[in-house]
Amino acid sequence: MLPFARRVVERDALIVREGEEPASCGLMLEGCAFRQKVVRNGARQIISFHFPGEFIDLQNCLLPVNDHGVQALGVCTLAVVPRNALLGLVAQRPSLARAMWLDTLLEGAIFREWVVNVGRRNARARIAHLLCELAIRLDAVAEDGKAYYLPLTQEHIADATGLTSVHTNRTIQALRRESLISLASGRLVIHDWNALRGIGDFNELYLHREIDRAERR
Amino acid sequence: MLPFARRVVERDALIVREGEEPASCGLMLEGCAFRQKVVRNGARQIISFHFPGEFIDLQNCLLPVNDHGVQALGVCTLAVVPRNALLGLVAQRPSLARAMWLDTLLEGAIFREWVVNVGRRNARARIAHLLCELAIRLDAVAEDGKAYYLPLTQEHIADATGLTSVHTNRTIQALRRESLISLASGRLVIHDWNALRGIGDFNELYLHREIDRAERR
DNA sequence: CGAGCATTTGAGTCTCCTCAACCCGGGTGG
DNA sequence: CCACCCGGGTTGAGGAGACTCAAATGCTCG
Repeated sequence: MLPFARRVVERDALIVREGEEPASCGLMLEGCAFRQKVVRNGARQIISFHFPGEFIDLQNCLLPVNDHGVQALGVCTLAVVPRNALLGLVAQRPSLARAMWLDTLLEGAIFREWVVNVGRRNARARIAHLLCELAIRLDAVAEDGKAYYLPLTQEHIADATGLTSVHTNRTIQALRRESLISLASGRLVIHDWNALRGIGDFNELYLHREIDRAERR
Repeated sequence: MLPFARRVVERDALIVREGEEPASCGLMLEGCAFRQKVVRNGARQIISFHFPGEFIDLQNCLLPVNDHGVQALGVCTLAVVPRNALLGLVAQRPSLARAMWLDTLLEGAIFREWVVNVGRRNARARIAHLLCELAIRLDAVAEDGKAYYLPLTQEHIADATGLTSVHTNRTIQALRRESLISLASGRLVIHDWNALRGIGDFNELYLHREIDRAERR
């Protein structure tokens, strides 16, 4: 009932380009992506990460121009839905409209926490917080010693936390030295969840996992 | 058709408390407010400002718990709508559902820009950017020499930009010294819009004013 | 006219940045 | 099969922007 095209994008491809007019909207099937904005001096800020099952650009349905870009992390597969098809369906089914709204609200909650993270925490806490968030979002359960496959370079982490890659590197080394995490070649292991959570001042309330799980069927 | 109560809140009152369960949702009629989160060491991050005509906590309709607080700036008047009433109406009127979704998307666009602002700009640019955004949102037109009434202290500006109030003070003084702005006792005058815009790396695209104006009837 | 808050100033410090070089592992081509 | 190359990670030294702490000044309101 909802027409969609399967689209495979290659590593590091731009899925949504800043400044262009959107015609469709993508749901991530496999792989990961991130949103970014570039400032005048060329620095990049990563604004969010997206994993399978999430819409990566729901704003494209209602906003006339992309105010930021979306880039693939590794190869990924998308379900691309024409915006008019999605809007038509949303207009007919109130429950779907509500689900879209909710999705956008949940996304907004994460953005708010990111403003706090880059605005009011030091490098160590920012990185710890990011790793905690990703661990929770990747499978909603975080147990000590569990490995998460994260196709991020240290440069991605730096751009997501508002730091330089050099300082990010040194900060990650400190976390490793203290046996809190292992992070290498796309694999993250959190050895001491409670400690990392404490360092990152992490409180998962903003992720609203309960409602998220319940409403997404 | 939509039941609401008029509520006047006093200066600096907490309108929404972090951690509590929301029962209603407020539309700002007069005055201003801001959203905030507090981190463990006690520092505060302001996440957004809200002006008359805007919903200050639309997320309260669908999320089960407040993940942040909302505080009044000066005295303000709200239209308080019970969440069930609003949700009921939204379920019946697709156009309203779409308007709520759009409002949330626009808010998300601002959050994204704020992540960039605190993450990748220096103090001077952060403050200039914030002042540009507020000027545009306050009346959508920015002409040199126009005065805006902004009930913000330097501490509010500091908490919105992720700086300390001391450094904010020195940075504002520099902007004043260069005759770019006047900012005192709740009154902002931008003497050189283009210069301030340049310093703040400000591009109003993310505010999506066209659609905003068009759809809000 | 005093109280209380906001703003301003100074001095010293530290976190994080810049620049530059080097290392390492994996993939590629000769 | 080895040399090379390239992207990512690591290291060092030096500098700068922003922070901390503390005190003084100025404004506004009762």
